Amino acid sequence: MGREDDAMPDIADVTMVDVLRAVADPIRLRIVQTLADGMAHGKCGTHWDFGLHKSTMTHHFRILRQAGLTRTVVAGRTHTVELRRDELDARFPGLIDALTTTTGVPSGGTARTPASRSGR
Amino acid sequence: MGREDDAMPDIADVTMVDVLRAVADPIRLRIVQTLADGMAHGKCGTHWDFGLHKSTMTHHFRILRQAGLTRTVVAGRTHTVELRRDELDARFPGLIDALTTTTGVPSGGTARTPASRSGR
DNA sequence: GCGATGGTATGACGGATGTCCAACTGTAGG
DNA sequence: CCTACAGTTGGACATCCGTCATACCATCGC
Repeated sequence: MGREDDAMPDIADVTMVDVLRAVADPIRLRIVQTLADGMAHGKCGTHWDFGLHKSTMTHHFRILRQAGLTRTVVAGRTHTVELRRDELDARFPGLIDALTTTTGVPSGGTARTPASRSGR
Repeated sequence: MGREDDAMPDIADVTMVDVLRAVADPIRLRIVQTLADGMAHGKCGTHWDFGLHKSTMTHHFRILRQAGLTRTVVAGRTHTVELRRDELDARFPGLIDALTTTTGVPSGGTARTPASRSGR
């Protein structure tokens, strides 16, 4: 079954809602924030230790790719992922910046008790 | 009964994922973009003509309020909604700006909806 | 060739989400 | 007082989403 969905979409076909939906998940937001350093990161579970299954990570990476956020490069048996920064910045100015600005997370330190509000 | 969830949350308790999830919907994104003019808008279906039921609009407005994005003011028999711009800008610098920046929508963009509900 | 490793495909499952409908509350007007 | 209007509430329903588990494919090293 030809999986055409698998291909990385043209940035012009990506809507803001597509991007927001992809990023509206704790795991995927973290991935994007990490990827924002501009470097390529492997998909290996070693670097992405979320305590999730391999297949679940594959799922998240696919969502990000289909939403036009990332680009996957296959190098032998290992795959690497990187943000489509330039295209994204051109299409949605300031979005990636806003997403990766850590100012929005005061709980970065131990200032506030994290487990207080039991995320729905 | 007294749904505590109904109250507008303290901006410090709002996470970026909360905001993104609220905004990762075509209807709610449009609402936020419209609200971004800084003025208060009524909840009346007259101005928000999405072809949705009243109760569905109530649902979306509640999501936005619970996510800390909006503030609701009751004036007699009509309710008005406004963006919590200042607080949002302080907590998530550049986010609202990025969300409301229209890139000119090159190809297709929002034209992708044939008015079908199609979505969940 | 063969086993180990990195990643994908497929299917199942519980929970969340968007939508509608009908009934309800409360305010404004005559 | 009684009707019209603005919105909310609660339930029903179909779909979607995140997670896991197992099986599968491709590449590297020997």
